[in-house]
Amino acid sequence: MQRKFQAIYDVIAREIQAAKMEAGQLLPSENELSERFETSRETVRKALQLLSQNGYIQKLQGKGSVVLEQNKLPLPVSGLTSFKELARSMSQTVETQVLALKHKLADEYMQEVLQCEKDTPVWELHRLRKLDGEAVIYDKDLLLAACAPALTEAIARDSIYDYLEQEVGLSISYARKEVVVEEAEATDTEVMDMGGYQQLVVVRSAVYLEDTTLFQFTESKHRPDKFRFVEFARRTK
Amino acid sequence: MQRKFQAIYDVIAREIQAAKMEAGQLLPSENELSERFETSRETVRKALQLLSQNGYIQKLQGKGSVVLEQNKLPLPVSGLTSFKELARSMSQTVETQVLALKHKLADEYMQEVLQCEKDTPVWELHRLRKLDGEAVIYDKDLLLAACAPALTEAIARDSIYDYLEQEVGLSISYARKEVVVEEAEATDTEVMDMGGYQQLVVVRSAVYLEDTTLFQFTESKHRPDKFRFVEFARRTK
DNA sequence: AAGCATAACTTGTATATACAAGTTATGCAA
DNA sequence: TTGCATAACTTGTATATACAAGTTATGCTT
Repeated sequence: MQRKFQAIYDVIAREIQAAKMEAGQLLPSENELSERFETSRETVRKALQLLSQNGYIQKLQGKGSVVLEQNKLPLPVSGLTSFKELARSMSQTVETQVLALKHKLADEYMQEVLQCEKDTPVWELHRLRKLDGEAVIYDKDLLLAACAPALTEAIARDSIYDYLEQEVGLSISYARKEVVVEEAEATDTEVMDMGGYQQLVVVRSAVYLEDTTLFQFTESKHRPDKFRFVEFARRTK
Repeated sequence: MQRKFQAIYDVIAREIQAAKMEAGQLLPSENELSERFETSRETVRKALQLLSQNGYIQKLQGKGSVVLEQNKLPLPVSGLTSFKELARSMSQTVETQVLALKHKLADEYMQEVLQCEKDTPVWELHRLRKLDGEAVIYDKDLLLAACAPALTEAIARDSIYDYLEQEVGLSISYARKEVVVEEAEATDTEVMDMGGYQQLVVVRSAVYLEDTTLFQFTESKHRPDKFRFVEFARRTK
């Protein structure tokens, strides 16, 4: 048996997104749902917990599960959404330009950020993201070559995550991110359309696989006026 | 019985933070833990799930739960951490100056951001945050007065959340946040030490109670060089 | 010695039961 | 009519059991 609670989550999440369930309404009770999906109450509860975590519902003891209003502008930098998904909901025309894709051996900087041995084979990937013709995002990736043997420019232009998860069979699991504002460097201003700005929003992230190996380090620089980060956060008591 | 799994979570989280458990090590198995804490395996699993969500451990089917490396610099804007907690780990000297605390009736702008009726009583609160003597954060809060009857300057200087949760008995539950970079306005440059910057990082957040009522809207403006946002994010498949 | 099946672990999922705790509507009593 | 106890719902927590699925070490077979 594989993930009945996941299937229930998908069904209800889809219904909420399709606005079949209006915001403010109560979901059917856990007992009713367990009958409808022909499963136990605990399995339904697992699905509801996921929905709650992702901001679809709010559970109220004694009352039920309230459907929350969905963000009109779902701009997800949160979670681990990739640029491909991000771009889709953001802009009219999107273009990715691969500036560099090189196989290298880890120098000191790469060693540190990827926490690997010296001379470990890595991919160095530089990409320029154009929204509506303007080069406003500059991504620099470092990836463990061992995890991504046959990386090509075509893949880098499309989606690395799709390739890794579907072709290579890797499971990306979690990431640590940092968002800061920094002065633009000469190399940035050479390739980006700066639009008069001197600073850039820099998102640095370390991405880990299921087995906790750090396999990717990304530095993503955004022109300030094109940067937006939205988040749904639950209070941890 | 109240939250045995929470107690187990607290114990293990504390152990990891105190570095009694080293990063990379395996936790005792779920069966061992359930014996140690004299409880069932399911209860242990709930505690481990929380630990996993919050970035303390990574679960590996067939192997066990690996302790993850804790962030050396745990700068939490993520979640719903309040400024008071944030400041503690960030800077040497921290000072909050209350610029304004007024009881008002909702105008059109307040109506919209708080999603309330016209003329609903609200608190308008302006605070200036000084780190090491520099005024680098400017917070503007709007709160439903019905939820915070006796707000005072002293409370605003200390912690509103402590007051609301401990005195009034409210339960803050979740929030939607947005982070963008905007041009500083005249009112900003008047009160803040801009340090030559023209832009500000603006964090807007809508905070909700357990019963899903929106009760607070905050606009927090940060001088770019003093802003940092870190996050632990799990991939949702 | 090398390779492979297997046993003995680990976590993941699904089920059933019991009771606690919070909400709401019912209906009786004053 | 008003007020209050209560019954009938809701979700929250804890327990026990069973089996699936992944990992690792053991030991036998070749």
